[in-house]
Amino acid sequence: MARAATTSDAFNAVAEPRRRDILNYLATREHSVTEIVDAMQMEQPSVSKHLKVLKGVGLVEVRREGRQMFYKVNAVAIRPLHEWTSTFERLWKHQLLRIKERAEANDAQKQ
Amino acid sequence: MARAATTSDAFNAVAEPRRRDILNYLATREHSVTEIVDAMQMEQPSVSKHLKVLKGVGLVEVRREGRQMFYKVNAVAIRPLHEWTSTFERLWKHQLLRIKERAEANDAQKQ
DNA sequence: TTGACATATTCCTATATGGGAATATATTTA
DNA sequence: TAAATATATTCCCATATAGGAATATGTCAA
Repeated sequence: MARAATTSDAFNAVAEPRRRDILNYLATREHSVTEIVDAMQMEQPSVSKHLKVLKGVGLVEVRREGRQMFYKVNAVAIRPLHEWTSTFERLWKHQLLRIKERAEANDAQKQ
Repeated sequence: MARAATTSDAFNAVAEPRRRDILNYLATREHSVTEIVDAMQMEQPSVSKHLKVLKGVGLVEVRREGRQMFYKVNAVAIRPLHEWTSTFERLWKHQLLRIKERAEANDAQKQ
């Protein structure tokens, strides 16, 4: 078996940095493909392909207006990633607290 | 160019479902490879390979004890994913609020 | 030292990728 | 209808998988 398809879920889709760039760009408001191409400095076919993947997992939605296609983020599709990472939030907070405590203990000793 | 390496960053590493399974399993406490193999019902070489990827991006840490290797989650490495997804939190909350409002307006009309 | 146990690595292969280049499709305008 | 604009698709290819099978490495115990 090879790697899971990029279109298999949101996790795989956002693994590609350029697709995260696109999602970041679309976070403020919808944009046409040409606008994305200009902003991302990517080839138009690449952008279209990335958008297809994002659309495949429901991370973006499209609207046609004449010959333009306007893409916007479908934020709820990002929620599963957020929820999964949240599982570990308690752990890293605890981890960071201990790092801080250790640093302070170090400082106190130097006084 | 092909897809970015699984070891290129945490995003790519956690795209694989089995690796998320392993991280979930390690969330409570550290475990030996054999324990992971038993719990995940995967072949030992597969587990070792997945652990290597996770270690490569700093998502797990290892400790040797005799012939056993104990792996544990390094939660702070998951933080970047959490932070990135948080960027969109405001958006999906807004989105869900509007869905709720629409549902309530619908209910009111039915009364 | 030898065998047993725990884990890691190597080799193999089918598969999907992302980018580049070229082209196709859809829509508007002249 | 033809040209122009906007976007999508196809073809090609180097590359990196994930799993299976076999084997190597490391550590302990007898």
